[in-house]
Amino acid sequence: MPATEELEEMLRSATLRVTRPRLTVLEVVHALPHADTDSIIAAARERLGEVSHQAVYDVLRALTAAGLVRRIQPSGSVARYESRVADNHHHVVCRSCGAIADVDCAVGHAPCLTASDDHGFRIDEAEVVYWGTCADCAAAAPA
Amino acid sequence: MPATEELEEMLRSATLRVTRPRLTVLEVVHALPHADTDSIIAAARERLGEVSHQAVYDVLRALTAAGLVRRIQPSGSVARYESRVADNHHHVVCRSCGAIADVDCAVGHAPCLTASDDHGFRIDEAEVVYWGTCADCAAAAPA
DNA sequence: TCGTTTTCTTGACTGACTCAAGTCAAGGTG
DNA sequence: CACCTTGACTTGAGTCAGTCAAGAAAACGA
Repeated sequence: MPATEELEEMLRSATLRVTRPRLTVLEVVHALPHADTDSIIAAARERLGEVSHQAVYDVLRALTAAGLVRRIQPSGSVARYESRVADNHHHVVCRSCGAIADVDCAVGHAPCLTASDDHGFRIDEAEVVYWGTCADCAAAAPA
Repeated sequence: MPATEELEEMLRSATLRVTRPRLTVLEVVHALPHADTDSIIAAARERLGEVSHQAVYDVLRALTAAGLVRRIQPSGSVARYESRVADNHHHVVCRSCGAIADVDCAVGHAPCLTASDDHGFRIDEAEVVYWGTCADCAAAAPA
């Protein structure tokens, strides 16, 4: 978890103005990996008092565009954000409760896989989502 | 593209009643791979006259649950459906126009990749989405 | 300190999808 | 073959994540 000064520096180096909502949202994304937008809004309000949901949406979009956070959205889930960027890691998602965990990429840089036939597409990233059942759900409902 | 009798047989073998909306939706999904729900509703109405959107949603869910069609939903896209099931193939998606093409899986059965660390999850499928630019968009906006 | 420009607030809106209640028809039963 | 049960379809309202737009506020360079 980077210090506030480091977060400020991240914003500045992306030529984004440093504002309390931005610092707070960036901090929240670092503190709560894979949080959905609602959780981020709630956590930001705990730290800031009132913040409009619109501001949080704008900030998340700006941070995503600047490459400071990454947006992920497995099928059937709302958008989630994480602070690990630039290491091309992947995710494992629980079909039952939606829990998400990180999985390191064996290759480490995108695209880590090559398609058997690219259909003329210029491919720049291979996104991998592992689907399964998390330990808790497996224990709660054994096969 | 299977004949109507084959489609009927697919429904029956999944213990689903054979109705005109179901046959039509199943036929549409075979005819228009990767179509979104709106296109499927429109195409079904062309063939049937009126069908409620609710019926189409219900049918798509029933067919998905029965394993006759597969629902895919890349980030930033609405739900799409395809008729290729059980061969564990993957997709390549254009970041610019959203076009989707099939990519055969080198392994052919799920899960075709193993995670470096499964965090206690019982993994049953590895979904791969290749992101890039399709030939048309690459030609329209050259780097 | 001032002015420009970006960001934030407020509030209305959109669109994909779901829920619920009632009607209808597929296909098994007698 | 007629009936009945159960699952499927219609209609219409509702939900929820996310977007749009206009004006107020604040960052930061000059």
